[in-house]
Amino acid sequence: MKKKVVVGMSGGVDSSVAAYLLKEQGYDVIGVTMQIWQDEEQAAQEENGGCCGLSAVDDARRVAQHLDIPYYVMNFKKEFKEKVMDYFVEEYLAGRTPNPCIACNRYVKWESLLQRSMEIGADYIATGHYARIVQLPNGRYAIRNSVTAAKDQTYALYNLTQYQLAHTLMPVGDYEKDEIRKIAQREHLPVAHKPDSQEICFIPDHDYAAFIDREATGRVPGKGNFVTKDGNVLGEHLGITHYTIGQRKGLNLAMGHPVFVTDIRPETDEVVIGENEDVFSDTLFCKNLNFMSIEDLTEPREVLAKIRYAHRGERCLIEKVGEDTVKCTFKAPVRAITPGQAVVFYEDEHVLGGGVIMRL
RNA sequence: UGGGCUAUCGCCAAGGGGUAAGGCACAGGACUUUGACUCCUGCAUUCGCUGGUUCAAAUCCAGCUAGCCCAG
Repeated sequence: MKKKVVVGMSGGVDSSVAAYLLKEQGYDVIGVTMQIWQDEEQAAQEENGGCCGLSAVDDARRVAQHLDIPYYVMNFKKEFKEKVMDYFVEEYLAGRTPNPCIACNRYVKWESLLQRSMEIGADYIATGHYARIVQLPNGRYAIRNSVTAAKDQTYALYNLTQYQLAHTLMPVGDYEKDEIRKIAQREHLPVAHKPDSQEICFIPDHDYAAFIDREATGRVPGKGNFVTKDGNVLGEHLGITHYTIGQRKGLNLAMGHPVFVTDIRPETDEVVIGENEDVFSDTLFCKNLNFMSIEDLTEPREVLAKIRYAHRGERCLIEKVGEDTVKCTFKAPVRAITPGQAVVFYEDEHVLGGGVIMRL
């Protein structure tokens, strides 16, 4: 009997081709679009539709018709609001810089979608991510780099559990990006020429601070001081939700040379300003750990670590220093270690695990 | 209300008769899960004001205005 797989269709090229590939591979494919954030009014205003907008539904439906597969829209607004949007806002209020895509992956795509898919009898869920899932000699599943190195999405997937990985397919990870486009064109998929999505899907205008103001009215920290590490006041800032570690632009500080945000102090509403070299550090601590290729970190080991989505990675020694805390010591200082962002450890070509960077 | 100094882009700052450097900031673009980093482009027909000298003045001269310093 054919294995049944639910493909999360965003309406984009990648997930559309994923659905096609799985059907070709002989799976019983069901297309599903997750309705996650858009209000009806907002949807009406929306133009290009990010990864998860409204036109998404129309596009995905057309692709499903084209492929002759069943198609459904599932409503995950509640889960998305709680696990992604609220988290996003709370993190900024606490002076951290969140990564909503990681939260969305773990809790919405892989927790809620997988659960509902299992309920309707699916064996797997599938997505259009540029990553591969491998089973290692030790029996554990791990995310492996896509063949499309430039489009690597493993960083945002480090948080998946063994159970989730065991029930997931990522057919797109075996191809180069341009191959995916070609397949889409060859198969005349209606979305073959759609641009790649980017940015945070639920803030189409990119105005994070305004979004936070709307979502957390009355709780948003107001203006505060820009200070040096020695405590000199350099000026006034717009509120800590406007800044992230390492930021240069938008500070409105004419010091004669570039200056950067080196720290954010939510308890005093201060944003600390320093030189470029002040942004580098060789140590971080992380929590909310998830191990992938190993069951636990029982002894120190050297790995490659990425501290942000576009980071190339730096060698470092990781060691457990608490029940849910890992210390990471880099071989060379890395730039802008940012609390709230994920640190993801790689060993060979796969994800060993990762965690969330803590404030020191 | 005696003496001296300074007034050039939002900030800092070159230029001292020949037709406005540069840095920062800012804006737009590329890139992008971070208004992140980085990169590209743009950004004073005008030099406190008013006159004067000169073929030519931000540059020289005079007066005015403002700020700073010293004397009171």
